[in-house]
Amino acid sequence: MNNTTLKEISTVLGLSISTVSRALKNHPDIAEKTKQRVTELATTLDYEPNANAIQLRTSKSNVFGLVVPFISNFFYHSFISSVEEESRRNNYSLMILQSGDDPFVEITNLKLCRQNRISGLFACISTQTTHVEAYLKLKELDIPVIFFDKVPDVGNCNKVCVADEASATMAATAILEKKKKKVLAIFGNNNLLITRKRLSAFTKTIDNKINLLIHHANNAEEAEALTLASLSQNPDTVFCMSDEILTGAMKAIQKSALKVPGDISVIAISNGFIPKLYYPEITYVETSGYKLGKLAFTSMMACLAGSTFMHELTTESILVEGGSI
Amino acid sequence: MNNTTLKEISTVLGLSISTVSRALKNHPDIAEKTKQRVTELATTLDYEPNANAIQLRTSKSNVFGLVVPFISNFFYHSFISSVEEESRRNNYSLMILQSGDDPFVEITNLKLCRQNRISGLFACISTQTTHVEAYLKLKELDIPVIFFDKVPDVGNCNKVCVADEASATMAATAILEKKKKKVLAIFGNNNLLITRKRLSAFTKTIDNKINLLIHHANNAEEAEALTLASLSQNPDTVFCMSDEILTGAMKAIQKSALKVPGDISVIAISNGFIPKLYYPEITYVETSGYKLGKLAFTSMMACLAGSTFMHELTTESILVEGGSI
DNA sequence: ACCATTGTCGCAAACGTTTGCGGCAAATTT
DNA sequence: AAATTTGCCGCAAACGTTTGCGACAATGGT
Repeated sequence: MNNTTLKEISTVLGLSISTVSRALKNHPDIAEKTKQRVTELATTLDYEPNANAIQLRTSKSNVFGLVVPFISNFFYHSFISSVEEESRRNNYSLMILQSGDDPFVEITNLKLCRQNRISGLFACISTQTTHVEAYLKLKELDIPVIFFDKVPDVGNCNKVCVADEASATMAATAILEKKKKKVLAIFGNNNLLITRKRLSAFTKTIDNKINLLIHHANNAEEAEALTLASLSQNPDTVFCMSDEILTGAMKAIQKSALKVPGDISVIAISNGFIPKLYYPEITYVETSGYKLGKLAFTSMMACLAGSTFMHELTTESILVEGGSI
Repeated sequence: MNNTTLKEISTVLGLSISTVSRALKNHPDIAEKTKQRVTELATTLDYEPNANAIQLRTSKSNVFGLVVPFISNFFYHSFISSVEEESRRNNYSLMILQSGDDPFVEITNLKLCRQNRISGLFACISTQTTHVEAYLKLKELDIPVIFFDKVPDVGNCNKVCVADEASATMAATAILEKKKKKVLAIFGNNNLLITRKRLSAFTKTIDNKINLLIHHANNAEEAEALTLASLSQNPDTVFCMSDEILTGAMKAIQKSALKVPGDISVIAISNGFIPKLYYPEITYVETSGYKLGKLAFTSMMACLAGSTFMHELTTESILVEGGSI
């Protein structure tokens, strides 16, 4: 069976297509009785407008694109969930694409977005993205692009980020206040801007006041091995830059049968899900993907409303006490 | 700036629109030289076909819908990720909608799918879905619907599921083989088919051979409280029907400072992510969202290829030893 | 020299909407 | 009674494609 069209409704009712169209949109030109007849038949026939035809006619697609390296990630999860929620509420659909951190796939995904004539794009670039041009092309076409989390290192773009420096500073401050003496600090890949930001703010706050062991890990396994190896130096605290690192570190701590916070303290920067899996819950500085999603969305709506002002926004972070320090 | 169209290319080259269209699709009617000129100009002009116009003309949208209660969920994550991967590989896009377990939103999402004239739908129904009619309407429109995970309790639909009975049986068997004597078994909401399936298979396999404490929990907090309360009865093993329940149970075990598996054994049915967070890693029966996604996709492609045969498929489960039992 | 074939290309309709404009009858004002 | 306004509706073009069909020239075969 085929979908009902305006034409079908119009022929059944002996009206013109335009009258039916206007009746369904409650246009003042149409008589009340006619509107009633039309809407009635439309519902019994289960009429649903063809979004493609509408976009073709109006060149308004009401679809947002969202490109991201991986969907399966604690942080992106909540971000996506948040954006999806807002989109639906504002009558937009979401097209979600993942690149798998492959620049070639990333390009393909952008093509797909363009082919679907998206109204706007939320983008988190892959680790090795050098080709920002494909994104800039969208801007040429007057399609707003909101970069989030991992943003390109060039100016003149809209960016929303979690407060990297502030978060790291907050964690470092908490460590100092607790009078810790020797901290094992594990950071991520140093190629990422996010890592460098957090690292510099963290070390700057610690400021050589206490002993600092700094390491970099690319994934949970590396973080676990690293923690295990460093435990011989008897740090009294472990700081983890991210959730993934935290899972690795905790694995090592459990393996070594150390008590938290008795034997060793733990503090992390996190989205909030992982820290609550342990007992005692891990104290963490929250960088909420959910909040970031909301921020990105309002930023997008501002662009669509005509704001050409480029902005860089950050969400506020808060310290969530869990009892691990 | 506007997007390039076939018409623009055609006027620049002094050709007709149809010739340009055919040239870009490598139609045999068109001379090689012409094809070259066209493709060349198309790339310099960054031509991207308008997907909406194509859908309108061909009534083929190449977009799949995917509706799910929540995106932020261990299991759905990997499922979505898997489907997205396959979709892209086969030149389809994915429209992902979440219902928040709200039947009203669920209906709205289905409307959205219909408006976008999706080629097929992957659906996981919300907990209280009673209105399967909206889904059946899609079938009337010859749009294939593949239900996954939480499937409706009616026949004549395509369903792909993890092997609920087999998984529960496998876990129960493992418990029996380890000569355990007293098992605390925590299941989810009994309204869900998935719960009832797992529960009946589990109890059937245990078959009163050993002591069984059965409880139901709707979320992690309930699971934690429940475990904490039941510990006084000294079970030697905890079985968790799902990841969410596992996180609650583990919280209680850590809180009680019990050693795994020395003081108490743990076994679960899981997607695999959560069990690996602990040390020792939790032994679990794997129900892979990734595999289920692949299965769902092949099922979808079969439908699109014309298969009208309704099927119920299940993925195989495997026991992953972790050292917690 | 003629006819048939082959190689290239354009015409025009169609997909389902939206919307400016104009038409016509009834109602209202002069 | 004539002129104007108002209420209601239809015509037709346009959005960007695809595709059956026909047109025309060049080529080949007799």
